[in-house]
Amino acid sequence: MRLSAYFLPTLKETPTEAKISSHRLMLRAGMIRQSSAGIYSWLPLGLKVLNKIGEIVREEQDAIGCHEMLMPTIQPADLWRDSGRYDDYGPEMLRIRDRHDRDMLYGPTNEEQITEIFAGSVKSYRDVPQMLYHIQWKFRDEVRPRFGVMRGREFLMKDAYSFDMDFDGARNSYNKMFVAYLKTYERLGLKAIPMAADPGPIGGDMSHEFMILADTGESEIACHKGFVDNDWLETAGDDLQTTVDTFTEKYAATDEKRDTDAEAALGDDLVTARAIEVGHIFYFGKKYSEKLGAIVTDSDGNNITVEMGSYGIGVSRLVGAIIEASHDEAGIIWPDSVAPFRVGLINLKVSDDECVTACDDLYARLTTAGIDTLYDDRDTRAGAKFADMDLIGLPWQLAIGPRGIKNGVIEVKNRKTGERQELSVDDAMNLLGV
RNA sequence: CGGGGAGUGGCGCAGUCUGGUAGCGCAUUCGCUUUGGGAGCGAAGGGUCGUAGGUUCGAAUCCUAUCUCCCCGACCA
Repeated sequence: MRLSAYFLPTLKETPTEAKISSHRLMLRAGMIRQSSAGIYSWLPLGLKVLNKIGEIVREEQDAIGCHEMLMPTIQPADLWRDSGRYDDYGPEMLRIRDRHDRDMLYGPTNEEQITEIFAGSVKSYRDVPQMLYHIQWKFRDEVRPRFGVMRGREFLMKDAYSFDMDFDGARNSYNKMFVAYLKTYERLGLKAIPMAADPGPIGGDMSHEFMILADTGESEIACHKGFVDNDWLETAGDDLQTTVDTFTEKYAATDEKRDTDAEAALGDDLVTARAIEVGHIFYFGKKYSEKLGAIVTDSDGNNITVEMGSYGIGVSRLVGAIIEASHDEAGIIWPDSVAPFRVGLINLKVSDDECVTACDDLYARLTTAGIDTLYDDRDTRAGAKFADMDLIGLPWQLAIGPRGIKNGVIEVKNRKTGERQELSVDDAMNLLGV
């Protein structure tokens, strides 16, 4: 992409309303613009990242046999009256009335909707277990939206739902999701720690929040330091339950679940930090299947109310969370997997024909090699280009100027380490794995 | 929802206390000089000061109401 033709409105100065790094950087990097409190437009660069995260989430859901679908944002109130949540939900739910005076709502979540669909379509044990998900915009009318995209009112969320014949099946579905989540966060370049969460009225140990450590996190957490130091996912075996046990047997708790005795027992192995919740999975049994009649017949002809679980990942929140976990004074530092472009190519002197030719050639080579490149061919000063590249945080910066051309080299900078080296074009391509 | 703060060109701010008809930096446009880490000089364009009432000869400034946004807390992916 040629930057001269792109839409990337970066800001030199920080908008006054943004207080935390990720929010400031997203505004400055031209990723988002605020529409109203907690509601944002996603500009091209921001949308690219959002989509990349969504794609990784999607791949890991598909990999465990969870099927993508898409449910509406607007739902009928009657559906929620059936589950009893229409009155329970409170002012966080945005209630709407259509032209026929029917009560509608902008969905804050989709348990009712999915259960109704399942109940109407699945009648036999032969079609169970089933796992379905969608990635859709939700709305929760937060009293106080804040932290930019991390606590918005409108947010993009992946929510999945599992349906099983019995508790053992539900546990298996839960475990599959648990491990899929670990893999998802790892691919996003995040160290997410599963922490025991409030399981609600069902009880048991089947509810976990996935937290990533960041100074601006909303809650104060404590955990065994093994969660920070180790990567148990690599050492975990094939057995699902064993893998899940590896991650759940060690102490890890969000602020409301902390246990001073357990923490004292850990001694030097205790780590306390602030963290951001980026996912939540839980088993809730027959809570909705009972109310909405999700009943199937088993092999003996008995009617069985299915066991359900739901599994959320805050996709839009992750954009902010990743930045919180990965930035410096100059700007964002994207993990390779979600970077909007892999390479930023800087033409240091657009008035120099030789330099332009060299840049155009390299751009063509990169593009042909399938490397998504943002090519800064604008007629501005070098300093501004470097500053913008640092701000938007692409993993690699390649800078070409007359001085380097004379010596047959270009400058290659690694955004994360800050390391700069002068290489020939071929060596630079090798470094990028081409 | 309790407590606090703020709305003035696209962005960041001053001016408000003490009323006199709006200013600075950045950005934008043009010209010249520059050109390898957010350049310099000169010129230009752009604001009915959140909105609505009121006080006054005169309101960004004083009074009243209202809307919006931000921060701290309680609540949530």
